[in-house]
Amino acid sequence: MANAPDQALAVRQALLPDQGAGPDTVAKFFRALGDPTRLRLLEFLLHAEHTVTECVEHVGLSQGRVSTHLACLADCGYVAARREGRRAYYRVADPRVADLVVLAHALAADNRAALACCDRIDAHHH
Amino acid sequence: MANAPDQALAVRQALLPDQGAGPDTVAKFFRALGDPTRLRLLEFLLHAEHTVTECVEHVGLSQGRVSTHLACLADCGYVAARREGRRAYYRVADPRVADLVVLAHALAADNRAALACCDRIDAHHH
DNA sequence: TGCTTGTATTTGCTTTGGCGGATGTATCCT
DNA sequence: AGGATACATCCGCCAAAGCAAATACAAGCA
Repeated sequence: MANAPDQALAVRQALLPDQGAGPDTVAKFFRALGDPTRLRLLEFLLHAEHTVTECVEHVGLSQGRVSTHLACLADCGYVAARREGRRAYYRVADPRVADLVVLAHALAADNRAALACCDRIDAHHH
Repeated sequence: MANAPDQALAVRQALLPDQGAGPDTVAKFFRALGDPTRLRLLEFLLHAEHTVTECVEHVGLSQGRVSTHLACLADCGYVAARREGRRAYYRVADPRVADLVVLAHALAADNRAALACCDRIDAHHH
């Protein structure tokens, strides 16, 4: 990845006000992956394109919920839909999405013990 | 960054079951950055180390709330605290955190129009 | 024209989690 | 010691957002 000065520069440029996306927008972007169901769907789609029905079978939730989750991921730019007859095929929209997920997995794995104990943000308990 | 085959490999390795962090853990990790206040705090700390009081002044929320947010970021491995007398200095814990934030900013900026319209996940309006 | 299949949206309910304000705890100063 | 400062935690309150079930829409087939 980038060396130290390049990284500091990239941080400064990315966080410049009045350009790019503000904290509220980026937080919303992160929040889309903050739900276990949506993250599972995105990871499912990282391997291959899938229809809504296939996604429903994969995560085991109601069709309506899965459809909404996929629409949310699409709104946020993670995935894109391709219509063919009455089916909708969803796929990952940008190769950088894989980079983001892989990087987060690496960081989360290095800290999973502390993460598991953090009850300030608790996962849903279905 | 990585070329196509390397990326596909990295995705497969990162998402292998029974190793690394599961979807629930990674979702919790993302959820930590899904709040505008926490994201603003993290970006504040990307520039330099700061005390809790400095963070309170920066985001303009109650001291208790900011303290909890910082503790949450620390639990998730984004930041680390250094105690000195009665002050607590927080700093970013891992250089990869900057990569993650910069990457998310780039992706969010490229899709900010659609993101703004997505009312399936709406920011708090305090 | 119906009937079935595949998606999207609406409705009502419930939990997560952000917020301020109050309170606890530790450190420094006089 | 007593008071001030810096930080952490606790407690209600309430909006955001998850869920299933029902319904609406659209495309293919009889």
